[in-house]
Amino acid sequence: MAEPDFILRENCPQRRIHYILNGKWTSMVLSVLSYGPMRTGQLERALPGISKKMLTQTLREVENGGLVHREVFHVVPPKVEYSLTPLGIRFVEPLSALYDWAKDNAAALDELEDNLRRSAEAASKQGE
Amino acid sequence: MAEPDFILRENCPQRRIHYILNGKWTSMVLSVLSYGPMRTGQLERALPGISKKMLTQTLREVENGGLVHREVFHVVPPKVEYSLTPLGIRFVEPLSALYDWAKDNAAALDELEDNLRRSAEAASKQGE
DNA sequence: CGGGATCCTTCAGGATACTG
DNA sequence: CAGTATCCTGAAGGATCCCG
Repeated sequence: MAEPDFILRENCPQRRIHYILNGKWTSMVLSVLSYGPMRTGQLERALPGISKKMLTQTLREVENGGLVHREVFHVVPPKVEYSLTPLGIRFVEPLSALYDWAKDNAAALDELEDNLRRSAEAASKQGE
Repeated sequence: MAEPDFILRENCPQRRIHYILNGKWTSMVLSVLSYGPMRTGQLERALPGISKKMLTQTLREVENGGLVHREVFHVVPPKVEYSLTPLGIRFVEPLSALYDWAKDNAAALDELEDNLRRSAEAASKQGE
């Protein structure tokens, strides 16, 4: 008898895709790069709040994963440009879909956050 | 002059959607529930490796967010059933799309993981 | 300008044991 | 069967300083 197909086994694709969603910045870096090759500084400015450390760290990761290509120009001042590889482009597809949904459904996000806020208030009111 | 639209500001929808992606189990719980109402034990079995603690914790969160409805049946042994609310159903849409992509692109996931493995090996070879 | 190295804090999340 | 309460650890990620 076949197992129900809603079971999410340890190494199923649905779990594995979370790799790029886990890091706080990974998917956003990919998304930004989908607009075209970009220099480090541009990326930094495109992601307000990111620290230098996290930026380079995530860039190394996606580079190691073969999702992003890093090109160094030996000039002064130094110039480095990042761009999506073909593999990276494939991964951006579902991310863009997700982000497009988010943009189109900001109201749903509001509702979710309102609910959470209310339940948090209710919980703290108990403690008094 | 308008700013480039690849900038991901602190409270843009693209960042806010990460709320449901951040938790290790949140999106998977929602995905499983998209197959229909389910009891705690069923959910537990649908997500091999999840601990009781994380299961209930995640369920409380999505319940507080208004994404999931919790129904208690006062019988012995106790029976509790979880189901998606209309809001929850909206959030499952993009998740399902993401998961469908993952299932259809397992090869890309393999490639990504191979790349990461190789670069990790190369790095450790340096250290010897 | 781009990036490596360190230190430090936080907290998600797992293990375990107990209750009704 | 469903849920709560502790305890504890790893690892993510931020701040900071230094280098070519």
